Amino acid sequence: MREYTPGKIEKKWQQIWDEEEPFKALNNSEKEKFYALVEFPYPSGEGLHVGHPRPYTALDIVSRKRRLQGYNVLFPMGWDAFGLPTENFAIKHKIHPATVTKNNIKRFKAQLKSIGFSFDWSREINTTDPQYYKWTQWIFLKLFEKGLAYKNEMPINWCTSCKVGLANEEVVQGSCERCGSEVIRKVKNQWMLKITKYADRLIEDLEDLDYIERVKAQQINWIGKSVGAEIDFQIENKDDKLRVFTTRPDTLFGSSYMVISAEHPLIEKYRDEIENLDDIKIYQEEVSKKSDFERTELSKEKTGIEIKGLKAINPANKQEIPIWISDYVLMTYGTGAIMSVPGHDTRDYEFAKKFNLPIIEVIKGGNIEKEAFTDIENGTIINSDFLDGMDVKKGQEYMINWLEENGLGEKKINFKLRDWVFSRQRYWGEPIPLVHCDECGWVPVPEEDLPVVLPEVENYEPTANGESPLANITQWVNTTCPKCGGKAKRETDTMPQWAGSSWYYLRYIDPHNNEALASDKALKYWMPVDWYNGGMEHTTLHLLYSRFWHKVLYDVGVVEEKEPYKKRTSHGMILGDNNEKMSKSRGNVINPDDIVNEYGADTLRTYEMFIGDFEKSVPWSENGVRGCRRFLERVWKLQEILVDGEGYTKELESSIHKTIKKVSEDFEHLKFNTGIAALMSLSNEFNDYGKITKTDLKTFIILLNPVAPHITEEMWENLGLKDYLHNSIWPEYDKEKTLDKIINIPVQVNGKVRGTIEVDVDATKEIVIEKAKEDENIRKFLDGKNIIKEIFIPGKIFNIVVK
RNA sequence: GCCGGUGUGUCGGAAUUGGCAGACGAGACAGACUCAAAAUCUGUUAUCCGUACGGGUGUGUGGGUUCGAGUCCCACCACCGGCACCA
Repeated sequence: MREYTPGKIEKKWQQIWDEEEPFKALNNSEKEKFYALVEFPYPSGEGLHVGHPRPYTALDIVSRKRRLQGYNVLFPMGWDAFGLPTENFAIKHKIHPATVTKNNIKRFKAQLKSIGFSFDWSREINTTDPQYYKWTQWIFLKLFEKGLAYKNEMPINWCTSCKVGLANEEVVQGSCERCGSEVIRKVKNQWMLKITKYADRLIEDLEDLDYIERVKAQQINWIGKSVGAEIDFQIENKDDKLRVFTTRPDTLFGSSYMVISAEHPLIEKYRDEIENLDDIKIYQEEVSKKSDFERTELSKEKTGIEIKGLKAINPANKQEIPIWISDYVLMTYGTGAIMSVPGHDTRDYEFAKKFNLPIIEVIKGGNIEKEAFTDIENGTIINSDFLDGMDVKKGQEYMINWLEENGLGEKKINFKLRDWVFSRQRYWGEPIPLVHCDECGWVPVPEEDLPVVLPEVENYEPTANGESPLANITQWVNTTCPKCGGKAKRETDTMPQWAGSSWYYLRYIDPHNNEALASDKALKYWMPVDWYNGGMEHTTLHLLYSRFWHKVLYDVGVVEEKEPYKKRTSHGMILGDNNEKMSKSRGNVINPDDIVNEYGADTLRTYEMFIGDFEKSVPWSENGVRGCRRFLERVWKLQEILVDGEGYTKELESSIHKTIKKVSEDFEHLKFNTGIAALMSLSNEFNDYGKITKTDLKTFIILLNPVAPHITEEMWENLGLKDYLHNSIWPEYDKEKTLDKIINIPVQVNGKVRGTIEVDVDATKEIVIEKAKEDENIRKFLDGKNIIKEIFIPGKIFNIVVK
């Protein structure tokens, strides 16, 4: 038998797969479909990282297994290629971003192919292809038609380094998610998408989905629904009312002052009545100088100032209360004003203590001398007239009713989620397909004129004044209004990186369709995605955005399913061997090419799946890689102990069936590590036994094939079997045969194992007792004691309780 | 502070969901082969007492339920991730 040479074998099979395309998914098939999806990469200049193959291998295993089980599997790949790094690279090296993208894709593709993924390459997509972004623009027009895209002058997050506006989701701790530079507030006229309109549905529809818990929790958290009431406080001697949002209407009687945000319009409106306007101006100035980051960071001490000359009336008890300004009240949430209940809110308590404001106890149960009592489960309402004696929940309902009946307020639900800032002042993105006409306003480019192709430019540099580089190309900008035919200008902002990836799973279904983003028939057959695996970092970005777009497409009637992804799982990160995140600066980056060259793709795949719990991050270990290579070498050597003739080995029958069961189940439940461990154990058993039949070896290599497709395909060929392994059938296990006939039952005395006895699997209690008492060591613990109880769990354990 | 998760040998990690804790792999140690090394093969490897048969202890900490707890309940500690003056 010749040596195991992955270098040769792997190239050979990759070439066969390239030529014969066995992993092509069919759009007209009688078979049951299975749509497996992994996040398509951003083709960066750095090439593939060892982190990429982890999720790809996982779903490749599932896909390969499902094909062997007779499914029509769609497992596609593509490129999320618009975005800043490419543009920056292009600027620096004076190469067109399209060229940079093309080169990077070429490299990525070669790397992915060298690992032997069973992607259907005939469906490869690229978000920067005009034939692709034609449909991204088409979807934008739908959003626009439905009033879900609007242009608004508003303060946005501005990255000082990228010179681009960012969505809230792209700001991490006051810094740019991408480059880490400071993010400041800048007022700009921006295209916005009304994701907030879908907030409720984005939470509610999570319920029926098979998403891992932490994904659901993070999305719910991010959307931040809170149920409460809006209440009007009359401003004394004025017509105006000051409206607040509260989640605790039950504590209204305890509200002893109000706080409004420093940007609240009330201040400007009543400037002439305010006695201390100068001091307030100074305070406002201080607040505006702080970045959002500082505002939250410097949260230790509360600051604020009372508005002298204005008072409000608490609508419950008609008390006159003061109005304060403080930066802990945000203009961007609720109504920008709160009723302060220091007795039962921690922040209000701090504020009241600092400025010596009255603290009224309205819920009994805590000690408000010491701290705010915020428990909503335990506590009884007091000092609140008609609410007295109720618990918090009942008080809330009662109060909302009372407010509504008296026209003082109403039930209200608020969300933390903000609308999606959708404009980017950059070149390398999808042009927003709108035209501005002085007569007609914003006019959509007619569908038949799509795509609006990104023009060639000399210079991609972002402009200092924050305008898109496209604005300088006058011949592109100046156009005619599709509506009135008059002079008009194109929108020069482009879409954010997240646009193309918000619907890509739909394009894979019918990637070459020119009439629609995908045909109805194909959509009906393939949707929804059965299993989508991706990074946790996309939970509140891509995953949320694409669910939103899908719901819009559902409302428009393009898709029939409310949700795009039936199941969502997430992989852990691969860390450097020093247990730190892999990065160039730490010098602990592993290049998958090196592993493929030195050990082979099958080893890389086996290792990445065997390395540990798929959902947890785990350090890289070169020794672990070697261990997996050793395993594959041993598998290869099984060919040396192959015996002639058909038939299986009776002695190992139960092990084989147990392994089929274990592997089949584990590969479906992200437990690749234990599935592979089971295969290792079985191969050890064959080795110990010293012989393997053709039938058994065939079963074994089919089970291993999804993990290590090249070596198993080669061994299949060596066995002289017909056709290819990838056209064979996944083995089924016989439940009867997974059960052992003779088993070892541990015998405990007072819960401690004192011996094991060998009995038939269906042995009765009596037989077990008798056998147990024959055991010398067990008897030692029984002698001179009274047996109080005997617990016998058939097939599991026998426990004798003595005294 | 809130939400989610995780704590098991030297390391990565197993444990049919309440039934022999440490599968599988790595590492280490010993042996075989070799002039030698690597590779390969064999054995040992939670810990303590014991030559051994065997026994004690042991799954972050403290308590509880149970014939029996890594697994269930209560309280706490540590770490990781997300959100955070969100009213």
